[in-house]
Amino acid sequence: MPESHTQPARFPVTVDVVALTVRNDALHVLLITRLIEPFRGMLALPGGFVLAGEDLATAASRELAEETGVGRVPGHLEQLASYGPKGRDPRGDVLTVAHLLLAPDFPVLSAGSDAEHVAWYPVSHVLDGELQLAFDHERIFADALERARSKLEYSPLGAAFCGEEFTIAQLRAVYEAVWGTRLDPRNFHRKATGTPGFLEETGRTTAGDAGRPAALFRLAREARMSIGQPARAVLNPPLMRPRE
Amino acid sequence: MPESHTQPARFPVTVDVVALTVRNDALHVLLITRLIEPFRGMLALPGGFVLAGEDLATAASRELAEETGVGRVPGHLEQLASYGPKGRDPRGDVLTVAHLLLAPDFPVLSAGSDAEHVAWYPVSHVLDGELQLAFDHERIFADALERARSKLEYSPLGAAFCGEEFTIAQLRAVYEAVWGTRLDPRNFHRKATGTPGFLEETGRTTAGDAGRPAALFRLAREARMSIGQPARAVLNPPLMRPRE
DNA sequence: GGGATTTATCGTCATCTTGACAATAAATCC
DNA sequence: GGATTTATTGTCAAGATGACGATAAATCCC
Repeated sequence: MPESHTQPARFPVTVDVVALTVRNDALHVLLITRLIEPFRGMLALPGGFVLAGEDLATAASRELAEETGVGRVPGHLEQLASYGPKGRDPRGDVLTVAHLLLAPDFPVLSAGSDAEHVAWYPVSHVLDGELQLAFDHERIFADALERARSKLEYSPLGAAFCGEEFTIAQLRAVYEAVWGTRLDPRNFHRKATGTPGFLEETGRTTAGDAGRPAALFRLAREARMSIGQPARAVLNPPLMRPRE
Repeated sequence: MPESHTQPARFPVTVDVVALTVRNDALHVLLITRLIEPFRGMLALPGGFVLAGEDLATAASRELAEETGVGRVPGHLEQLASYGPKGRDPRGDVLTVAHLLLAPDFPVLSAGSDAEHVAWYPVSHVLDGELQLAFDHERIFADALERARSKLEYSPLGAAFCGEEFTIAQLRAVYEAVWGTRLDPRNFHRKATGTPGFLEETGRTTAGDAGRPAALFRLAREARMSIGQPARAVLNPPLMRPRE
């Protein structure tokens, strides 16, 4: 971090969060409706300024909590990438550090501190252009989606979309929603249960649904530990891979 | 990017670069010796402040060029992650966006604009604690190394360490240096030449070295295109994987 | 000059993984 | 109480991988 001879500039820094969840078998992203200029009335990623004395992860979860009205945001939050500062905000150079949240479906309260409307939207509507995002958020969203898709291959993070306990079928639904593919239930079952250190049987089963009851699993200790660690394929061979 | 009610803070933003290369079969990292406080006399990653109106990638390659005295820095530069701004610089909150450079061995001129001493150091000396780095640069370095290692598995980026043309053995030496493993030459050859869209024969061969002359290859067009794109294992099945 | 040495390249084979899909198990639905 | 639905276990062929033998084509060394 050597000094340049030129005057160092100071930039406003924001965090933006691409929060993803799976709702009735479709991937959804959390978006707010902007109430102020610029891009007033448009959809955007939740986020906001990093405050003095605050860290990036802190700022991201604080903003997320504020804007969703949720006490503690569930799921797995990780940094995605930084964008800018040049030419991405009409008001001036702003650096943003984008984050990715993979979370179980949780209800959002539209009474955030900024009184912006917050809601889950199907990612398909963003991808096909039906929904347009402010700033460079469409690019950030695309990068986040790509990251989420590749994360599922080599990390146990698919389970971040599920609750504490889940069935193999629920887990498979996550993979199918994120990847947009169909997976063979039998091969998926073999791989999920056959991967050492991934799943742990709870001993309990579902009841009340149609069909044979399914065994309930939770993430094994090893898998919980490995979350947050960077995943090398060698150490964590592919958990699963999309077809086609 | 909605506004928070609190006063948005402005931060100095720096870029730091973890530049890696392979020199006589060992992985090396580019480090500078700091001539000013804080951490005067210590080793650190090259980098510097992002200037007004500048983008992150621009700032990173500018700083790298300035500090190495090289006109155009060779190799592949990509963003790694951001750190801070809290408590990583004794002078105050500074956000840094770390970058990763994978480059063929190139000579560095120690007459950079900041007159800091720049040189390649074996990464092993950093890993075993023989060399200590200023700020949080050791953590950034560790993250960069991990990223580089995983990049080799699913992208053609190993070739970024080689020149325009290279032999399979040179490419293998890269993988061995980065992963710190030994790879079977025969299986490596099979995999490297057998992966569609990876290598392209130039038709020419080496001469003068000991042993049978080796065929010279270059990256295939598809592989060059895919650099910079995020790599999904499915789309790009593992090029290679470490043993053990 | 010519065998020893070195490095590159091609093959072989057993093992593991994967994809396709049959068959059985255990619940609900009607 | 059988039809239906979903979960789970197996089977099998094809492809990928790791270990390693054998050959090719240079230089090295005396």
